This record gives sequence, C-alpha cells and structure tokens, in this order.
Amino acid sequence: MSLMGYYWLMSFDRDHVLHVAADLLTRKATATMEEVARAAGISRATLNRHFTGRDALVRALEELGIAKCEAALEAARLEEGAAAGAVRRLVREIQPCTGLLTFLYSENQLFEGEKQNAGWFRIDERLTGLFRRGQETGEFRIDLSATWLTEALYGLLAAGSWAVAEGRVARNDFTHMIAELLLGGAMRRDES
Amino acid sequence: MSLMGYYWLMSFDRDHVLHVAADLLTRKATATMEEVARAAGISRATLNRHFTGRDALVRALEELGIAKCEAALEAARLEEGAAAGAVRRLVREIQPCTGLLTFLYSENQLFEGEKQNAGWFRIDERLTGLFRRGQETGEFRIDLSATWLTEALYGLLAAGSWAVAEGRVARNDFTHMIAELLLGGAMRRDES
DNA sequence: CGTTGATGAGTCATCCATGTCTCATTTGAG
DNA sequence: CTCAAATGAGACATGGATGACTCATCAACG
Repeated sequence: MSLMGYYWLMSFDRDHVLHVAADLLTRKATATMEEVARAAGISRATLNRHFTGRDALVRALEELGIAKCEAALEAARLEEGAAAGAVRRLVREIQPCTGLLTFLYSENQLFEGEKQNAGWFRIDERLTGLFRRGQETGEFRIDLSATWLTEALYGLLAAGSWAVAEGRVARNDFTHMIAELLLGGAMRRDES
Repeated sequence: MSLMGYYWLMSFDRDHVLHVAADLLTRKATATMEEVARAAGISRATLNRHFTGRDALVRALEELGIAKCEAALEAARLEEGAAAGAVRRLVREIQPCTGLLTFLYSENQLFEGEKQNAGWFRIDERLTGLFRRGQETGEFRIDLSATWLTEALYGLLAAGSWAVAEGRVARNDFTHMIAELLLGGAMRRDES
C-alpha cells in the first residue's frame, strides 16, 4: 500500500454513495439495496462489502445527516443577534439536507426499541435553546413551549421539503415560507 | 340467511378491525398482518378472508381516514364565520384522526406510481379554499400561498401528533399549539 | 337437533430482499 | 511487466412475510 492517497480505493467513493443513497431513499424509502447500488453506479456486492446490511447503510446515513445538520447549525450562528434572524438563517442553511432529514425522521420510528443516536438529542437541545432564548428576550411568545416550537420546525421543514418535491410550491420560496410562517403565522399583522 | 341483522356475521367487526389496525400501524408502520390480526383479536386467516392482502387493508384504512377527515371538515363548518375560527375548529375536530392520517401520509409515498385516491384531492381543495377565503377577507396574509398554508397545516398536525405520542407535549395542548402557531406564529404580537 | 356458514389453527408453497460466497476481470502500485 | 487488491457478475442459501388451502370447531337459524 502506498502512503500517497490510496488512490485506487477511491473507485469506491463512500461519500458519493452515501449522497446518492440519501437522494434515492428520500424519494423511495423502500428502495432495494440493489437499487441503491445501481443508483450509485456500483454493484450490490461492493455495496455490501462497505455497508454490512441495510442497517449499516441507514446508520451511516444517520451520521451523515447529523453531521450536515450540525454544520448547518454552525453556519446559522444561532447565538448571534435576534432569535428571529437566527431562525431565518437556520432554515436557509438546513434546506439542502431536509430531504435526508425527512427520510431519517421516518426511518427512526422503525428503530423504536433501540436507543437512538445521541446526535439528535444534541440538535434538539440547540434548537430548543434558540427558541428559549427568543422567549427570554421577549421576542417570542411564551404560551407556545420551546419544545413545541422545535417540533413544529421539524414538521414544517418536512412539509416544505415534501411540497417542493411534489412541485406544489417553488423551491425558491422554501426559506421564506417556512421561516415566516413559523415566526409570524398566517394572520396579517397590522403593526409595523 | 335471516333478514334480521346478520348477527353472527358481526363476529367479524370490520369497523373494529380497521380501527385497531389504524391504531397499531400508526405506532408501527411495519407491523405484520399476523400482528394486526392478533391486535384485532381475530386470526390471520379471517383477516385475509376480508382483506385480500395488505394493500386491501391499507386501501380500506385510506377510505376510513378520508371519511373521518371529511366528517371532521363538516363538523368544523369551515364556511362559517371568521377563517381563523374555522381553523381552530378544524384542528380540534381533526385531532382524533391525526394518527391515522400521519400513517396514511407516509404510506402514500409508497404508492408513488399509482393514482391516488380522489378523496385527498377533495380535502386539499376544501382546506385550500378555507385559507384562500381568509386571504380574500384580509384576515390572512397573502405572501404565503393558500397551498403552502394547507401543506403547513398537514406538517404541523403530523408534528403535533408525533410530539404528543412521544410525550414531549401534553395532549390537551394539541389544538392550541397547532392552531395558534399556524395562525399567529412564534413572535409576540404587541397589538390587540 | 341437524344444517349452514364463518371462524381459528395449522400447513404449505411462493416470492422477495438479503447476506455470503466464488471467480473472472480490472486497475493501480512497484 | 507482474503482483496485489478491489470490483462486478452471478450463484447460492436463508429468512420473513404473504397468500392459499384444509380441517376441526363453534354459533345461529329453522
């Protein structure tokens, strides 16, 4: 083996496979390992060599989703400035991985018995913290709990992602739709 | 056969089976036909006699879901009074079937290729009509499309149902949480 | 009480996804 | 070029869910 880069190993591009799998499974959650392999341009044998079973693949996708999600949280700088602005930045940053998140969200309920990845807990905490901060500064209302606002954000992201995928709404409106509905609601505001 | 009621036929209570199946599949979407049968207190043979295959069962659940949903729409009297009030009534009325709706919602994406039940379209239309009415009377903002508000309502119902099932939020807060977030958003309103 | 019809339990064959294995082929390293 | 290592294609056994079937049992009707 050479020190220089394992170049031939790159014929199997783990990251590429994961992204293709995420993309496919987002659209068709019941896709076969065979289908995943073909979508990624590799053989089922190779796919199974690197991910022992579907579980391993889903777990890897989970890690990827958590990593991307946490990267989005970083990029959104949740602690900076007004909470509302942070929410808007967050929605914008997280948009690229909503498809994957939606898939993992629905897949997670299949792992009911088992313990779930601690990453989701960390993400929950940061989002809940953001909403709580907004409540403490008086920016957000307090009759809706920070926990619920977090769950609602998840639901809106999923609904938005799905609506975009179905062509019901324009992709460009994603951020505005979600952030403004979550922040301002459906009713007109006569103030300001 | 007697005219009087087919009483012994009632040993198989179709409605009961459907409700039990809905309840179980809502919690565990991958439940076996065997599990569904046992949950309903009947044998797998009988279950298969009345629903030829899992598809038929899911289709029947779909019919049930649509019927309950439309009943909720009726009970909410969407055309009466202020649109905001109609939304609140709707959320309250539809709460009992959110679990089933969430299951069907996720199950529907498996029927991708096939044509979907026209009932969903009717329901979509009525909800979109409600939001459009609110926009036309000036009650709701117009920068968020009625289509998106409808999708968002679905997303919030799913998120709320899930959050309640997970014990993250109180069941009694369901209506208030969803309706008020959808209508008023997360930010404080200083007016009124 | 006998008949009729549905149920329950069990068996059986089938299908499909999966995981493992082998072998020929390809590709990069030395 | 030669060797090492990974890939691709295919075969194979496995397990699980499913649907169809049989047969004994049970309940209601006449």
